[in-house]
Amino acid sequence: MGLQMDGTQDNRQAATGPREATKVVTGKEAGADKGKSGKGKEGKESKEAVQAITPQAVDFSRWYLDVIQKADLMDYAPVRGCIVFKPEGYALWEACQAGLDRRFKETGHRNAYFPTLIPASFLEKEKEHVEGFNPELPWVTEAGGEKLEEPLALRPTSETIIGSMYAQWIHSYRDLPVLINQWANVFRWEKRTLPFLRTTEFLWQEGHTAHATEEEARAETMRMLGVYTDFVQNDLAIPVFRGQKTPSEKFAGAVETYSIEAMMKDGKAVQAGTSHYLGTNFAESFGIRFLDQDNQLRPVHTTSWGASTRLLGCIVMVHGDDRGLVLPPKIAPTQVVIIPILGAQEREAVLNAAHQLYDQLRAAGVRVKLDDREGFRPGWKFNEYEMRGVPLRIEVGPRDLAAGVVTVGRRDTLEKGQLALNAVTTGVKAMLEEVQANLFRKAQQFQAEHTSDAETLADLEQLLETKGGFVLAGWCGEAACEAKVKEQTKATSRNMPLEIPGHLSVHPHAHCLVCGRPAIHQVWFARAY
RNA sequence: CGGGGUGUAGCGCAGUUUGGUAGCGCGUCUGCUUUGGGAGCAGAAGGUCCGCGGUUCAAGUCCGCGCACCCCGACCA
Repeated sequence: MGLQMDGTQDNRQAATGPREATKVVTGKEAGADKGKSGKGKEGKESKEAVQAITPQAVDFSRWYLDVIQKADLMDYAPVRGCIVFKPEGYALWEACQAGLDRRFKETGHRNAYFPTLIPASFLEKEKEHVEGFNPELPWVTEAGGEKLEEPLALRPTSETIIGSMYAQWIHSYRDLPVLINQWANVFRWEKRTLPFLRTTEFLWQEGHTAHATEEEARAETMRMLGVYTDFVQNDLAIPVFRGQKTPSEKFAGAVETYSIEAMMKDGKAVQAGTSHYLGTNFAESFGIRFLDQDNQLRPVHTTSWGASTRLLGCIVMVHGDDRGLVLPPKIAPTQVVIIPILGAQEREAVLNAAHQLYDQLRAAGVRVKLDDREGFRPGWKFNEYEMRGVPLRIEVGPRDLAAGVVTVGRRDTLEKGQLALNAVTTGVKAMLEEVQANLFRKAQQFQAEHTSDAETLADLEQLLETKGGFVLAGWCGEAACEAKVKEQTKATSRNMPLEIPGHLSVHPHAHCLVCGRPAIHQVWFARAY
């Protein structure tokens, strides 16, 4: 279909200006001579400094904070550790909800909603569970000016309250399985917060299922881990390592916890989704029993699984670059933005063509936006939509129309090319798929390049210093050895992988990296958010 | 929760050392000229100087106590 991409990047460099000039320029140096004479070169540089994003290489966490604010995803709320999801950011969450919810429904789950307030006595029923969550629980102790008889916690997760309800709902094997999910907000009073990745209140989904047998519950646990893997890799274009959490990292109250771990562009890990086999722990604590076919009363086996707005942080930190956000087409609220070039000539023709393209693409199911605002120059719009991560940009101007084409810019590669006017829809759809695939490929390549294996603690330390990322090593299973790794390297065990990447799987590590005794597990170690 | 830093117009920052009429750039508004990678000129508006308390004739500036954000550590989806 006549796609030609020619890297039109030369002028872009000039537009951005020297990288050095765009960084901090904290006025400490720049502001001093900003008097009335400070025009010309001074003025120009400061203008770019204001709008630029701190480059990743200069300060990754500054970059992250710049991007999420300049892409208009969030704002800080008046309460410490809390953020507002602005429409641009919330739209991303809605896209995650849509992708996940569809998969949950396809696997037989239904949505319900349980209360935010959880009686203190409920949390206390599962010993490990209370101990795990107590340090980060906010409490309601007073209402209407009177002290409550029993304090109510703002839920950090809902196993207990759901367990108490399941105990009332489940009596017979005929009532099983129960497959329920809820979309909710939860609270965890973390000491240190970071927008999207760790906030005091966050949004998530938590699935809670009850089954007649261990086998079935375990299958459910793995099936949902698969659902997360599918969604995160295919829709968010983020490659992940699946695996089982070590006992010290597992969910408080679970028998086994599984996770998918994603790698950010600074090499740090983020747990992008988690699935627990809870055994009969909550069933015993809450008395969730059913009469089985053999007329025996048995506890149910439960699972729970969750993914949160933390995913938004992953999207930003896996795909973003120095120009801002880069969104995978499948979840981009706007997939294509059309920017008409409105000069003095041919205004009518250009606008008509732009509107026609808009209608065409919309009819074809593409999430398209037409920005025909006057008073913003095309170049300004180019930069703006790149910062916001829109996957494709279509430029329509007099020159394009004369040639019977439109100019298309790709956010992921920053290349520009042409599409014939009569083939825009098919061309755009193909390109959206290419962008999606390319983002995954690039992330996968990055992941592979920052993945290694270590025989000893010294190896691990060395690798973390030099190339960062994930390091696979053997482990004897002793918590003390795991703790030693953390203490010495600041890297934590991420999970014990279900599958090991090709270039590392040649020789499973036979010995524990710390004590040298026989290894009974392979473990991913990484510094983590 | 400990150590360090920051808080002044929508945004980015000077001004705080040595107390004395609130500043600059970008953005915003108006007008004209512009429009293929963050346009130019002219004019204008815009401030509880994070909050509370104190010292002083006078506090953005000095003192005390809070709060928020950022960075670094101990705890975590």
